[in-house]
Amino acid sequence: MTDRLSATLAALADPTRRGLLARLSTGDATVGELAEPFDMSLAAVSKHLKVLETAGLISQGRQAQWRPCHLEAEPLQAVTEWLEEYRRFWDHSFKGLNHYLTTMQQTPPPGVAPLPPPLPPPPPPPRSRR
Amino acid sequence: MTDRLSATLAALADPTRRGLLARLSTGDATVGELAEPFDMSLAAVSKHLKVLETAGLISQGRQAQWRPCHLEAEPLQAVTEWLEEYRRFWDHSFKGLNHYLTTMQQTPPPGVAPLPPPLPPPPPPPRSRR
DNA sequence: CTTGTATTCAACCAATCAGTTATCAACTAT
DNA sequence: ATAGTTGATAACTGATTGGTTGAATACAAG
Repeated sequence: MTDRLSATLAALADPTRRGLLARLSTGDATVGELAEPFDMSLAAVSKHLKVLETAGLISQGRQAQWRPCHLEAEPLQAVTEWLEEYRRFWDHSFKGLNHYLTTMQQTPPPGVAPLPPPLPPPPPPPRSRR
Repeated sequence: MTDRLSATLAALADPTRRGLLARLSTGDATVGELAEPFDMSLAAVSKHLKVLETAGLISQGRQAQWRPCHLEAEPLQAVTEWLEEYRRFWDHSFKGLNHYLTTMQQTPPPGVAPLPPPLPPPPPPPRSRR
């Protein structure tokens, strides 16, 4: 899970952490404030925040013994951009529809593949054996 | 991780699985075809595919001994919709900007929070002690 | 300097994950 | 029936995760 996108998605794949982000979307907050609605120890929330910070989804400042957290949306934008490559699969009124219909033929779409470079001409599920 | 959105995001938080989706975005493929570019056992890929299927991101058909996989984009759309709530944090030309500036004051934005209902009036990081 | 408050760190634990190999199941072809 | 091929399943393993408690750190106020 070394890449940035994976780190972001993994960080988001937890309801507690998404809850923290939701709270932060209303404004900065301290760790204690963030932890208050959750039924878990403060240390647990602190660890969740660290995950979010390592993913670049939040930043933490300093103000005496408080560490106000701030939402950083850039990784979310990256996720959105990645998803955009798949938009055509559900959005029939996709703005670039014509463009993709005429060009997507040779562009093997999204590029988040880790090592699938030598994609052989995908023969449709074979029909007869041998 | 019981909720659907978490399952989707967790499934996406792996480069191998995103690679599989990327391949499937070019058209349906069998398990063997999907596994070919990856440097891991077929069983491992099969397990990744099961994760994707449980997340609703793919479906698997039947054709003799082959199980052609098909991309199902609906969960991706759900992720996009969730992300849309945060768009205003990076997109300054957000179309609904005015709307949100005048209404977002009382709407505590995104709703993926798991249990943060009784959000107390977040006092800004306190200044003096006691 | 001591106390109180906010937060992190360390050690631990159970559960889950990502991979392996080996076996099983389904199907085709001979 | 037998053999070959595609794929899933089972059992195992080491690493990671999400939580705990308890000690440590950082700071402000007396």
